Amino acid sequence: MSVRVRFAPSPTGLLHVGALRDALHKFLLARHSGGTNILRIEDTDRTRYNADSEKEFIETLHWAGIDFDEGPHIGGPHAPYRQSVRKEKGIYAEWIQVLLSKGFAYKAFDTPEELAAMREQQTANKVNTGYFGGIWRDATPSQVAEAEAAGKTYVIRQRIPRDTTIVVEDLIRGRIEWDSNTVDDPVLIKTDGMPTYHFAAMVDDHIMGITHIMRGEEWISSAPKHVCLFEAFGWDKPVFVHCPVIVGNDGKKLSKRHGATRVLDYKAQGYLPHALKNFIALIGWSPGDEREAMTEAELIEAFDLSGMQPSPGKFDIDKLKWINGIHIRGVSASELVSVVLQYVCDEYVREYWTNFVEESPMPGKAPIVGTDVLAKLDKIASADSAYVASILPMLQERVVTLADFGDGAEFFFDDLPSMDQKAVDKWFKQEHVRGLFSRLLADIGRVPCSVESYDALLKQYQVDLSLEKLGPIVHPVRVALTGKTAGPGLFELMAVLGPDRMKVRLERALELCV
RNA sequence: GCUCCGGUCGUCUAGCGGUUCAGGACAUCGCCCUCUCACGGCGGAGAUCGAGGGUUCGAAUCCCUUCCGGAGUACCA
Repeated sequence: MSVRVRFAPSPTGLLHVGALRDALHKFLLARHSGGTNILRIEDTDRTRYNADSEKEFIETLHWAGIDFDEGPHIGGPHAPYRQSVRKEKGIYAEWIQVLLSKGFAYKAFDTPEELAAMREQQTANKVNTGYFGGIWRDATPSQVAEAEAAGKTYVIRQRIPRDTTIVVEDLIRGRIEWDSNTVDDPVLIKTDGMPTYHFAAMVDDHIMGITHIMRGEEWISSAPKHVCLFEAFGWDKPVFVHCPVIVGNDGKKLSKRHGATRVLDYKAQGYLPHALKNFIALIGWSPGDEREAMTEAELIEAFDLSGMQPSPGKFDIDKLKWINGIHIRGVSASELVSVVLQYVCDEYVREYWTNFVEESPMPGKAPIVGTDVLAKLDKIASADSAYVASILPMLQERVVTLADFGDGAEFFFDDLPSMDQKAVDKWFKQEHVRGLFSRLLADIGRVPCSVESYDALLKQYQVDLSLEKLGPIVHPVRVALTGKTAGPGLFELMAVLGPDRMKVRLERALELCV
């Protein structure tokens, strides 16, 4: 039987990394096995539904390259894929009727106040809280008829069998058992007629032929209810896969104080979608061998549920940075420019940096201002594309995120880049430097503009000055040309800069040598 | 409180009764490469496998107990 899995978000907020991981697992499993990846919108909670949120989900998933074979946006054999629409079609009403008639569900007329009082009572007596029957589980038909006639509102609850053991076979954790007397009767249909997750998701999973119910481990305690539902209907049970969650450094659920949780913020910070996926896949899963950085195809090929870990994993930003660097280095020279340009021009990336301000990790140092980051990035976007194409590859192996290209490339675009004063103090005061600069100034016009010729030229200076090392030549020139002490290879950078740009900078440097 | 789940270097993990006084990766430290910074290469430090008992010739791996962490305990998902 072919694998069918579904990503079923409830559009109530931003798409964070935990949800992306959920979507990724299903995407990977479906693609690995040649199965079907389904998108289903679970919008049964009308009080929390948020249309912007749905837009956020679609945009994020699209960026991440996680696609679907069936869903509200593309249709499919089990349309509609939106639970609010399915409810209107009467799908849940039809199936709850089956349960009611078989005696696996019942109407309960308790008011919210009565339920609150019951819970209070249970807490005081230190017993399980929850609805284990109340007066309605075993009410007579005439009591129910009377309440209905009186116009009382009701919910429909699932009748969990008593005095038995409920077993959930979980693919990752194995057999999990519950004493059915510890499982309360969940609401299946709310007063407003909408189904709850417990009901809608299971009914849809069955109808849509879902083979693997993959979800976060926070669902484990509800799993016995779901198993009972399948048994009440007499349906074949899918495979339950309760995946470990991603937690913060303190072992608690990931939240804002652990850093960015919104997936789009990782996009804005300059992480490649595949790098994020590669990294997230590695939390709680391993291919079984020692591979870590993998291409998309390798990841799909390697993904297997047997490699899933039962324990929660922490989000280690350093490892994400490492893996992002690897994937940036893997971008071909022909694609690099468009990858960076697309990043710089992206609407959300710009919005993110425009509003970004963060205290510097070093006390006393200036805060990191997003608009500065953006300004540097914009220099790339507005420069001549051939020039940019010659610059970017030099930076490729020195960069961690796409945002770093802005800082790394800045000196190429400024006629007079800002100078690192400490570097000036260190190098420009040396005796040979003034002569070095004027000689270079004279030579750059007559020597070919190429890596080889500049290499030969500066090495000739070294010989002429009888210097033991190349450093005293290279370092001052680098500072004169770039304002910095670190960066791409000097000869390469000179060849890209060309004689005209170098001339202006060397003249300025000469003035600084006093 | 009750019910479940989890527990191998700081972090992500390999490990499925012996070939492991535990392998890889990130981070960290050192060396090499070298015009700098990176990249890359090599090496070091870092886990008595949460703890205590068993079972066994032999346990991180099986059993029991215990501790710690987490989740659920909604007419939210």
